[in-house]
Amino acid sequence: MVSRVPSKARPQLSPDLVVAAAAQVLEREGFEGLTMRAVAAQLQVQAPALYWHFPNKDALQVALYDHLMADLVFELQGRDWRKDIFDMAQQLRRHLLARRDVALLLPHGFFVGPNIMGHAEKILAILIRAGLAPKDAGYAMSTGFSYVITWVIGEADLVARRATGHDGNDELAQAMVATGAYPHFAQVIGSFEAGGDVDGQFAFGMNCLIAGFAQLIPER
Amino acid sequence: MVSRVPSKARPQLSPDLVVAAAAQVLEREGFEGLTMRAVAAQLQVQAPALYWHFPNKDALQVALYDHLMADLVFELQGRDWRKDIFDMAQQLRRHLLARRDVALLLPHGFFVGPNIMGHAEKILAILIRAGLAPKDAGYAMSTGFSYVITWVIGEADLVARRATGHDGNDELAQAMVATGAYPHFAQVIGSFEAGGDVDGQFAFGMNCLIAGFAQLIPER
DNA sequence: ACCTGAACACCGTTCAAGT
DNA sequence: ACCTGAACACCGTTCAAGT
Repeated sequence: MVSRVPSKARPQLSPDLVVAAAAQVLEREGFEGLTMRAVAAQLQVQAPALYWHFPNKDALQVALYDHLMADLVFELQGRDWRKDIFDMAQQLRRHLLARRDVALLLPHGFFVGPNIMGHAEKILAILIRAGLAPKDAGYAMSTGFSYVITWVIGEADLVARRATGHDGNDELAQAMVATGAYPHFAQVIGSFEAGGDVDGQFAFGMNCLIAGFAQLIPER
Repeated sequence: MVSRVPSKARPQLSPDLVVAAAAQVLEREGFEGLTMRAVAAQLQVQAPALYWHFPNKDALQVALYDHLMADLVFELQGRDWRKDIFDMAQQLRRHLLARRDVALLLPHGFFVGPNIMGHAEKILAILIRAGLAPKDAGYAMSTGFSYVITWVIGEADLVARRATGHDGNDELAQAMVATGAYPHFAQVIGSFEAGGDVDGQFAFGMNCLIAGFAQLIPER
C-alpha cells in the first residue's frame, strides 16, 4: 500500500504557489524563458496542471506582476509633493530594474491587483492632497506610470545591448549621420558622445511630467 | 520546354516585397497573425525563403515599422514650437491608430530607419530652434516618442476591450473599490463615470511634457 | 543566387482519462 | 477536486538539396 500522506509530499498546488514558481523562472530564465512548461517543471508538475489554477498564461502574468510589486514600499519625505512623486517614480524604477524583465510582463496598459492598488492609492492621495482634481490625478498617475514602465523597458534593453557588445543600431545610426542629410540628428548624437547620463535622462522626463502636473493645480 | 520567362511570373522576392506583404498581413490578421509563414503565404512562397532577405523576424518587424511610417507627413503651422510639437504628437498618434497594431511592432526602445530618421530630424530641428540644447532636445524627443507609442498601445487596447464588451479588469476594480479600502481610487473612478475623455487625456500628458520641455530653454 | 522540403525544437491550450 | 498523458495546431529557424 502506498502511504496516503507521502513524507516527501509536495504541497498541493495553489495560485500562490504557481505564481511563486513563475517568479523563480522569470528571474532565472528571463521573459523569453517564462513558459507554462517551465513553470510546471519548477513545480514538478505537468503543464496542463496550471490550467486548473489559471485560465491562461496572460492571467498568470498579471498575477505575477502584482506579486512582484508586493515588496515595494515607498519611502517618502512628505514635505513637497513634487519630491514625493519623483521619489516614488525613482523607487518604482529601481524596483523594476532590480527584478529581471518585470516590466515586460505588461504588454497592455494599466490593470488591477491588490498590491498595485495599494500603490495607486498612495500616489493618488498625494496628488489630490497637492490640489489636483480627482480626474486630473487619475490622468497624472497613469501617465507617470506609463512613463516609468516604458523607461525601464528601454533602460533594461540598453544595458542588455551594452553587455552583448556593439549595438547594430548604433552602426546604422552612424551610417545615416554620415550621409550628412540629418544635421540636427548628428548634432544630438554628438552631444551624447560622453556616454549619456541615464539617471539624468530619466529625471528629465519625470520632471517634465511633474512640471505639467503642477500646472493643473487651480490658483487659490 | 518551360519558358524561361513565365507570363504569370511573380516578381522575384526582395526585402521591399517582403515588407509590403508583411504590411498586408498585419493589417488583415493583426499582430498575432503576423507570422513568417503567413507573410510567406502572402507571397506564395515557403517560409524559409524569407530568411534569404531578412536574418530573422525581428529585423523584418523593424523594417515593417519604418515602412509604415513612410506616408506620415507632419503638417505644421510653424508659428509656436509648442503647438508644432503637440501637432506632431497628435498626427503621429492618429497615424499609428489608423494602422492596425503598428505600435506593437516596437517592443524595445527607439531605433533607426530611413523614414524614422526624417521625422526625428524634423522634430529635433524644431526643439533646437526653440532654444533647447542638443542633448536636451534628444532627451525630449525620445521621451515624447515613448509617450505617444505607449499611449497608442493603451488606447488601441481600450477600444478593443470596449468592442469585445465588458472588461474583466473593470469588474475587478469595482470589487476592490467596494471594499472601501481605497477611498482616493474610488474618488478617481467616480470622476470618470462620464466615460472619460480619451483625446483630453492624451493632450493632458503631452502638454505636461511640453511644459517640461519649455523649462529647459535657458533664459536670455 | 535564390528558393523548396523536410525537419528540429519548441510553444499555448484542450481534453479524456486517471486518482 | 485536482492532476496526468497524449495530442492538436501552431511557432521561428536551420539546412541539405534543388534549380
